[in-house]
Amino acid sequence: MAKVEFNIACSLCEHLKDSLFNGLSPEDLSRINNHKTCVQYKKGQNIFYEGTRPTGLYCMNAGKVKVFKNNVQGKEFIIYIAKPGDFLGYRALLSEEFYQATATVLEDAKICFIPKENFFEVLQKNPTFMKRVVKAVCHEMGVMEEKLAELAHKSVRERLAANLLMLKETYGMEGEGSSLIDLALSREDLASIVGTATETVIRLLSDFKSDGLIAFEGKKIRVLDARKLAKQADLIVA
Amino acid sequence: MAKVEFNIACSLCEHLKDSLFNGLSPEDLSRINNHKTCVQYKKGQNIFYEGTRPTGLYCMNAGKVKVFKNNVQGKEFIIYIAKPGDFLGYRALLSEEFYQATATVLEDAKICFIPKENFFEVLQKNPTFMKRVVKAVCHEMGVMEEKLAELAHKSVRERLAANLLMLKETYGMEGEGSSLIDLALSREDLASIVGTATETVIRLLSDFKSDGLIAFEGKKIRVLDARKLAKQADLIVA
DNA sequence: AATCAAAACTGACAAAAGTCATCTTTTTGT
DNA sequence: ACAAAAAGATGACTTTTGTCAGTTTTGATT
Repeated sequence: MAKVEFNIACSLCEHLKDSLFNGLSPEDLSRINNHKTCVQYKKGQNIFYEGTRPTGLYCMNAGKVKVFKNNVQGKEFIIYIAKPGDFLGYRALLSEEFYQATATVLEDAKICFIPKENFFEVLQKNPTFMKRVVKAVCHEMGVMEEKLAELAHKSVRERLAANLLMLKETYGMEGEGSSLIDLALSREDLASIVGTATETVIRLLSDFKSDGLIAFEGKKIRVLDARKLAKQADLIVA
Repeated sequence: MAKVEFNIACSLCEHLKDSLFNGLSPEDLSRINNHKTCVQYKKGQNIFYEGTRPTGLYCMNAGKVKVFKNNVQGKEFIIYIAKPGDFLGYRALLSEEFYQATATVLEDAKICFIPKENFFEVLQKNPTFMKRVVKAVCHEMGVMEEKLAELAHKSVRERLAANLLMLKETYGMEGEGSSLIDLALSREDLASIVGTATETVIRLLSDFKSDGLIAFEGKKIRVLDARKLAKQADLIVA
């Protein structure tokens, strides 16, 4: 599959307002804009690979990307799912290490690449931007601490419920008393998010469905009863 | 227990070389030094609490501190163990959030407190320092990603072995063909690091002891055969 | 429309790990 | 030095979850 280029000015990007680039001066933004390369990726294509050296920053314009690690037996663990407006691969770039994870397209995506020189240039000349990046990174770290504790002490059922709620928060399209998770995840991917076996996810999902907590719509999941799901996740006691 | 103050000039601190403050200009270092308050803590005392607002940065001069989260049932998960030279509580400070974890002294400690105004002042005036902090934070994030994947897909036995090796790397005092983990951890704390029940840790440790991988020395653990431990951790195949 | 492959699902079973109860040893405070 | 409390250890049992083997359904391709 050949890579297809496209181009959208950063200043006109509809996701600028959700991005860390929001608030950048016109000069800084055009410095980013003038050096970026934008590429369309198909589902299944890889953006970067574990073990390789970052050469710049990816910024999502459209689609969904999973960032995951493979263990020795080849099992995936999904660390993060990136959506439009998100940065991709900034951790390894900023820590000056190799990528520790692989990024693969879940839903056809448009992603811009900013060479590290230009990104670092803006970062260094602009303390406000730097501060915003630090704040975002540290917030992300807090999210991961939360996940760690969850993984350590919650059952698979609780974790699945919690992750469905989290996905609802991030990718939910609100309907009447219910919310569709706008993300076509395979059972296998969902298992890789929760940290369990595919079969276990399948069984638990059909439990949740029987109990009227969720419904299936094509490849997507609709959350029917977020409150009961939260109980399953042991997030609320009542 | 009353807090006992002490004072050591940052410039003379034996751990400066291991700290992120290393490389700061004499003016910046004295700005930190002039505003810090240094306190001696006894084992069991708390440095900060989950849910409270950070007012500054803690910098370890002596002792060991565990940073942990409590789950609903009151079970601890230890995120990090801080040693001399380490910063404490920087994540919540930099993300401008409440503390998401509690810090408690494991071994009698001396800890300096730097008010956030002064820390931020130095951070903002000194891009090199800022960059070093960002690099460290992003590196830490990588460590946590590693832990997440480990927690998701490894057995308790593998995780215990991996954590013993990790503790050996950080707190190990090398002897002849063996290494003493210089950290007096209770079985319960070790369980909170690995993310399992205390009884399970006790059983596995005595397995490892029977197999000659480790030995007990008072409250501490000596790693006798790191290679075999690494096999148990599934880190090496052979 | 037929064919193939991948994904989803189901059941049976085994292994891993948690829980609870109890006992022993060590540590701590008076 | 002693009592009380905490930590460590062990056994029995249950629950959870993973694995494996097989079937059904779905989706893509020719």
